[in-house]
Order: sequence, then C-alpha cells, then structure tokens
Amino acid sequence: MKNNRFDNKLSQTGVVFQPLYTQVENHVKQLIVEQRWKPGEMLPNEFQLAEELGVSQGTVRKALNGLTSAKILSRRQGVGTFVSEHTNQDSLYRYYPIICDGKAPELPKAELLSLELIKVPKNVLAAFGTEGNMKVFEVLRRRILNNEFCIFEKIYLPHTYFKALEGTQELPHTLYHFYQTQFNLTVQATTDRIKADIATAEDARLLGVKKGDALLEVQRIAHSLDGKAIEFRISRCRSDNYHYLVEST
Amino acid sequence: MKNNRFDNKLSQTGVVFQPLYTQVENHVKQLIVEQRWKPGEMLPNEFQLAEELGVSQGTVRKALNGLTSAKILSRRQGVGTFVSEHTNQDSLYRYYPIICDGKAPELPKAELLSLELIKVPKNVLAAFGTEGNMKVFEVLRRRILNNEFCIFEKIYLPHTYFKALEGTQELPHTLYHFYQTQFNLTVQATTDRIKADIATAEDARLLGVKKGDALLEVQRIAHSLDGKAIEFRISRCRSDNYHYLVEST
DNA sequence: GAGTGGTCTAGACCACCAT
DNA sequence: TGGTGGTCTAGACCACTCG
Repeated sequence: MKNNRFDNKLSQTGVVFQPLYTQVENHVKQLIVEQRWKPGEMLPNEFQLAEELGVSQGTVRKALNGLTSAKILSRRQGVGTFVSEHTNQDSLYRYYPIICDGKAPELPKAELLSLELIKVPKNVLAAFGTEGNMKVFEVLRRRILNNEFCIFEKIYLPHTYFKALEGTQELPHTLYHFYQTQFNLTVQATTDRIKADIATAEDARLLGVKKGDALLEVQRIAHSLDGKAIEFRISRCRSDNYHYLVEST
Repeated sequence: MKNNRFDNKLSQTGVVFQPLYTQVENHVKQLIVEQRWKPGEMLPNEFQLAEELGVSQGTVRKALNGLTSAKILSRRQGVGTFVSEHTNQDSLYRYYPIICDGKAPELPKAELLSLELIKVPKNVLAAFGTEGNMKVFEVLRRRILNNEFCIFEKIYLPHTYFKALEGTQELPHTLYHFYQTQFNLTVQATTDRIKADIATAEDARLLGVKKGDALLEVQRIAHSLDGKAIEFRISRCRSDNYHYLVEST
C-alpha cells in the first residue's frame, strides 16, 4: 500500500511526486490554519494521526518533526505535540533582533502614538507586492528599552486581514502574539532589509537624538503560516547603544 | 545490542546520555576536522559507515541527515554524500548578506589594500574572547559591486591559525573558500552585529561617499567547524544603494 | 544495470512526564 | 502506572545518476 491517501488529490493537480510525509506536513499545517487546533493546543498522538490519515506512525513522526523544525509545532517528550504559540521565551525573541550593546536581549515596551485607517502609501503597496487601492491600518509606535526611546516604527496592516482593528485605541506590546490570538494570523517568516540613514528632525524629536546622527532603518515584511504578507514595518532604530544581531549557522 | 560502540567512551566522561545518532554525528564531524575526507570528497555509503561504526544503517542515515541540515555535508540522490565546499552557489551566498537595492544578489570583488602581522588591537582581542598578547594578521580590503567601491573591510586573523599567510602579497576574492582549502578551516557559523555610523574622512576617501553620510558597520565573528573563533571582521558598507538582507523562517 | 540516497513501514524498547 | 514522544533496528521498495 503506497501513497494511498494523498496521492489522488495531488496527482490531479499535475504535481509529479511528493513524499507522503510532505503531504502529511501540508495537511497538518492546513488544519492549523483552519484552526482545528489553536495555538497552545495539543494534537492527537502519532498513532491516532496515523490512523486518521491512513499512513504509518513513522511517516506521521517525520512530518511532525518537520513542522517542529519549522517551529510550527513544539513537541515535549512524555507530554505531547502542541501548536506553537508566540508567547514562550523562544518564540518571543525569534523576531526581535535589536539588542542593547553588551547586554542580554530584552523585549522592548511600546508606546502607541497613533492608529488610523488610510489609503495605502505607494512605498507600502510595493512591499505587499500587490496593485490597486487597498486600505491599510497605519500604526505609529515608540519602543522603549532601558527607560529610553530606542525605536520609532511605522507598521502597516492590510485592512482585509485586520478588519476588527477599526476603532481600537490600545495595542499590546507584543503584536505578533496579538495577531495570532485575535486574527488567527501566525507570523512564520520575515524578511528584513537593513540600511543606515541620517536622523531627520522627526527622528530627533521622537528618539531624543540629534538631527544628523546615524540610525538603522529596518524594513520588514512579515508572512503568515499560509504565506500571505500580513505586515510591513519600518523601524528607525537608535544605533548609539543598540545593534541588530544576526546569528547564522 | 544497544549503544554498543560509543557509549563506553562517553560514559567515562560523565555524559549521562547521548543518542547514538548524535554520537555518530560528532564522530563524523571530527573525522572531517581531521581531514579523513576533504571538502568536496565523497563519504562511504550508509551501509559501509554503519558497519564501520557498528550501528544500523538507519542510525547513520539520521546522523548524516543532521550534518546535511547543518550544511556540513551535502547529499545527492543517486550519487553520494559529500563534504560541503565553500564553492557552490549556495555556499558562496550563505554568508554574503550585502545586496544592491532592487537587484539580484551578486558576489563582490575585492581589492587588497594591505596585509600585515600586528599585535592584536584591544577591540579585536575582545571579539576573540581571549586574553594576552596574540598576534593577528590585519587585512584591509575594498569590495566592489556594480563597478563601484561599496565596502571597506578590516579583517583580523589569528597568527596561530594562519601562519602560512606571512609574506603573502595577494588574496583570492572569496576568503572562506581560501581558509577552507589552504588552512583546513571551514567557516560554520557567524555572528553579525550591525550598527549605523557616520562616514569618517577615511570612509569618504575609500568609498567615494561624503563625510557625514550614513554607513552600515557590520562586526562579524566567524567560527570554524570545531567551534574556534577564526576571523573577526569590521565592514563599513555604503548604504545609499545597498542593504543587508536577513531572511528568517 | 549497478550503485547511491530517499521513502515507507513495522516493531521493540527507552526516556520522560503526569497522576 | 499509563501515556507520550524518542531511539534504534530491519527490510522492502522507489527515484535518481552515471557509465
């Protein structure tokens, strides 16, 4: 008995060959997107999933381990397999690369400056890679580390995915967990483009630096579990006592 | 028959438990460090390795796949398992994050400005995390993309690991491949600390920018296969048409 | 066709956690 | 003590590459 359950669907679409465990990975990922299990919830064990999907336990194991490497699931021996949440220590720091020089990583607090629904600016539209006249929420925030303002960020969220934001007056400090719990949008990949720039008068006013100082500008596009670009963000970061950390292995 | 070959060694050192495949991974990695197989060379197949190490083929497979994820090996179906080289397309770009805005990634050329053996500067010593009076080679280079100078870099290499550099007048453009083939030092991990800074008179002269322009400064520590810090490098990068790209998944 | 890695399965046993 | 994931093994078969 080979590729018994998933092959039919896929062969209809003209896909030449996908290993069973890849099909199981995609299937489980899709079930998570559809919220069969919410973040933090436990999946059935390997044998139950294997039976449900008509494959062997070893194949399920390989698929679940793949999703674990991708940080979509987390597994604990003796306990079970869980949908990852953007709350535990690991996840929280996964997308926070700005660090105070010589200190341990720390999560910044955020001060909300404004939140409004606007017609998408041209540079933001380009980031989302779409055309036309979408509406986006523009969120302006200042981030605080060490009791000083270190980052000024402009965040753009497509109205389509974030309708319920309308009228909101306050936001939590950690937005990615907020997206996940309130909008069923789990940030799964980011692309950061980092440049250096000179502080403008606005930067100087908001961050307490001098006009003409050097700042880091980080442009980030964040993608959700199902691959949609759900957030574009421009961060202007003080660089006097802070740096952006990249560890490659 | 369980953990038959490696457990003895390890239990003597007081290590409580390591899976067989982890032991095999470390063993194979060590053999690569010792140059039993050089970069680009093919390993014996799974069954031969399994027999040599006294474990099953499945365990060898899991170990080799682990080293493949770590990019220490590369496997090609129908061909064999090879020690990774810093020459193929993937490897070359693995540690080159500076990209011209709106263009496809491209490898820069390098112009050697100077190479001398010096007493280690204080800031460099700190990067290597050692104490005392080590000697290091200081290499100054300008990197070229799009027919313009875009990066000025200072590279520091401990004399201990790079003795044969003495008297050298020329260096290849791609240093990591050079380290690998000439010194048996494979770069396996890097830590980049990115800051913004203002161009000095020296920067302006070397990069053709104006004094006071914003530059990216990247401080990198590179580690070899066996974990030694083998290179410290400070890159000052034009940011007008270039950016540092980080993709996180 | 011969040889390699890749997939899939099945089963025994171990390590860890909760109760 | 029962249930979970983790390890290890063995074997059949598939997909790919190359001479």
